Amino acid sequence: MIPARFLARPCLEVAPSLLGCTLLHDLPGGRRAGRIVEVEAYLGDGSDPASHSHRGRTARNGSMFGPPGRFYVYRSMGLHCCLNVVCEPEGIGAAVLVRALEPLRGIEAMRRSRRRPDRELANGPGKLTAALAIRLAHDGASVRGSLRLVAPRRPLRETVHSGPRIGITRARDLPYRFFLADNPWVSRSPLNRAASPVRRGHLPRAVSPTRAGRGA
DNA sequence: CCTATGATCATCT
DNA sequence: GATGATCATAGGC
Repeated sequence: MIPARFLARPCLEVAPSLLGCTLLHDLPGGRRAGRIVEVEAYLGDGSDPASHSHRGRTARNGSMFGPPGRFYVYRSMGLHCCLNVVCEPEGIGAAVLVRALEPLRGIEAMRRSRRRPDRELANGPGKLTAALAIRLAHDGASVRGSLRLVAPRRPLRETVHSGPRIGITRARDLPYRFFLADNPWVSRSPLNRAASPVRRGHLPRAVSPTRAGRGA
């Protein structure tokens, strides 16, 4: 399991450390589980205008400001649900968006929920919530409930890349998306090319869009 | 391979 | 009334 004190750390440290963790959901019909291969950090210190918490606490984002160790689930574009892991101490609106999973268990059930090729069962934030039957009702739930986070048994062997977050209009220069390099379950995006390796123990630096494009 | 667009609705201006 | 941490589909190269 994931201790709350592990999630109480800075969001930019928590986000890459969630890679390799297992997200599992026990349902009456059986267990569905996947390995986290892609995440995005959304900060709560006022420096991140793309974060839902940036303009203060509202009815929707209340879970972001709650204690670490819970989920923040919201409805995106009127259609889909997206799952976040709340981090940092209570009162700070920070969370990590889970963007893609490698399906591990309950794959037949995921196929019934998604009706797409296996490669597309969970390679997006709205796709993985459908695949694992995650609903808005999970907003504010503990990360140790029927839906829970499990730490990896062994340290990651893969290289972690960081780059621009996907689908946002503000703060496009902040490289707060983290994913496992060359992993086939990561969502497919042209922005993957703009990513670069993150050395263990090093946090990503903000890079202006013009310089990022030239690899300077 | 890539980019463009409609669906759909809670939230915020 | 406009916006948006998305998805599936359609069409161009």
